[in-house]
This record gives sequence, C-alpha cells and structure tokens, in this order.
Amino acid sequence: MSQCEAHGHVKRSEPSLTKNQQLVWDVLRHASAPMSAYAILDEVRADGLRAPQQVYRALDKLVDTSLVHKLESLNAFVACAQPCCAEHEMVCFAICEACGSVDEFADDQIEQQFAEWTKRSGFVRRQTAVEIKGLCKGCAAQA
Amino acid sequence: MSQCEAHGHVKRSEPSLTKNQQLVWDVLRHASAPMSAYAILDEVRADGLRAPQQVYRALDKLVDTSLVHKLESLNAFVACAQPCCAEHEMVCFAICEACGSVDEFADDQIEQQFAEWTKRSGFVRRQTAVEIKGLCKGCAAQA
DNA sequence: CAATCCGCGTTATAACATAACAGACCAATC
DNA sequence: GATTGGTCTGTTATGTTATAACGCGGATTG
Ligand SMILES: [Zn+2]
Ligand SMILES: [Zn+2]
Ligand SMILES: [Zn+2]
Ligand SMILES: [Zn+2]
Repeated sequence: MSQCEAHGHVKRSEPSLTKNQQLVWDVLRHASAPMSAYAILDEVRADGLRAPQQVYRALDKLVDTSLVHKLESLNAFVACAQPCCAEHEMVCFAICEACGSVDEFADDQIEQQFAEWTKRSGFVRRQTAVEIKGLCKGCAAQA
Repeated sequence: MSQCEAHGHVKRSEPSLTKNQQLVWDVLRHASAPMSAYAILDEVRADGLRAPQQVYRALDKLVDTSLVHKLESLNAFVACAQPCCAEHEMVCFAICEACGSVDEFADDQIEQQFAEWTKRSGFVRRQTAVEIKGLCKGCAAQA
C-alpha cells in the first residue's frame, strides 16, 4: 500500500477558505458518503445559502484545490481522504454498489503503469480519474 | 500495446438489436466524437423517435452489452472501439480536452495492477472506468 | 390459454448544472 | 485618494441530463 506518508510529502498548507467554501467543506468532511450538490445545498440552507450556484461555486474552488473530489459516475462529491492528493496526478476510488461507501486510494504501481502508457502514446496527461465499482470487502463477505 | 488481437479472443457475435437500438447504435458508430443522449435524439428524430426515454432505453441495452460505453465525465456515449471489450473488466479512455477526440484502449499491465490492488484490498471489482484527460499527441504538438 | 418478460410510445417530472446580471470587498497601482 | 482589476457574493432564470409511471403489444413458455 502506498499511502502518502510513504512519499515524504509535506502536509499541504490548507488554503484559506471563504465562508461559503468553509460551509460546504464542513458538510462534506462530516458526510459518511458522497453527496450531490443539491444534497449539500439542503444542509447549508440553515446557514443562509439558497441557490445551487452558491454551492457549485464553492465546490469548483474546493475541487480546484483538491480538497474535494467529484465522483463523475455518481454526480457527487467527497472530501479528499488523502493528505497529499494534490501531489498525485491520479486518484482512484473504489465505490461499493451495495453500501455506497467510497474508498479513495493511491497506488504507485498503478500510477507508474499509466505513466508508461503515456510515454508510449504521446498523450499528455493532466488528470486521471479512476472509478472502480463493485463490492467492498464487508459487503462481499455478506453476499 | 495490448490490443485485443493479442488476446486471441474470438470476435464477439453481435447481439441482435431491436429497431431503436440499431438506430442509436448506427448514429454512434458514425459519430466522430462522443454524443449526449439528447444529441443522439436529434439525429434519430427523422426516424420517428421523439422522447428521451426511447434513446436512454436503447443506450441502456447497448451499454449492457458493451457495444457502447458511457463517458461519465462527459455525460456522453461512444461506440466501443475494441473487438473484445466485453472480455475485459476494464476500459480506459484518453480524452483530449483540446480537440475532443477520445481514444479507447486496453492495457494488460494496467489491468494487472488493478487486479493486484483488488487482491490486497478485498474489493470485488465488477467494472472499472478510467478516464484520462489531457492533450492528445497531435494537440500537444501544436501547443 | 394464462403468465411472464421485454420492448415500445407517451407525458410528466426529477436531478444536475450553468448563464447572466449586479453589488461588495480587497489589494495593487497610478 | 481615486481608479482599476480580481474574486467572492447573492439572485433569477434557464439549460441539460435522466428517470418515473402508465398502458400497449408481441414473443416465450409452461
Ligand atoms: Zn484526494
Ligand atoms: Zn459495501
Ligand atoms: Zn469497448
Ligand atoms: Zn486533441
């Protein structure tokens, strides 16, 4: 397992967040599963936010700074679960179709294979999104 | 490069398609870029289809049988570009952000690394979607 | 002949995301 | 100190993507 501790990366300094960004981030940090923008909106209504735009704008920024990731296959967002995600060109998610849990991970071996493919193909990689669907260990045991 | 020819897979027998599925598939086969369901609908209006459902139902089936893939990060669909896609648990797309071209590929090395991660983690993989964004060789040369 | 499954067509609606306008704030620079 | 440019904000309206729900008809099968 190649978690970020192994890379010797310095823990990123947290960018200062605006009020709305902070509100959205707090919701996601305490969420137990990915949330859609509208689900987030429902949570922050009490704090005065009313329109989708306000949430989407905050999300844009949070995604830009890698504090939050978008799960494209779910149209939903999760707080980043890795300390040095921004240092990786790649992020992988294992999404359990039974319980909805999402495991974010990085894997140097996998990343290296993509790097080699990149070399061969001439494609200039900016960002790689990997979404694995299936059953998490726990759910697979039950089935 | 590990294309399907290398695997010795038998070319799949094409499942029989219904009229609507055939119409949708024909549109996608001749498309030069991924198409949204609504863009497809515009193309098949001349053939009598009118409602999104008709297109989405055809797409569901085509995706099930791996004749068509959904690009989650684009909310769009492409005809499968590999002869033996259904035999792979995994499919990778390289999406050029400049010209919109999409390259579908399979890579045994990459697939194997995911298989090893699966072993370690206990996650039971059903399907893996990889969408790489960046610049294709041609567009990178220009820039 | 049911009973079942699957695809079809339709209307309506849900869910996800952005456009466009205007005001507030802050820092940089003239 | 005024002007400018950038970023965040709030708001209304709209666009885009996807599904729910109903009823019909044909094929399959026991
Ligand atoms: Zn992360
Ligand atoms: Zn699970
Ligand atoms: Zn394919
Ligand atoms: Zn290109």
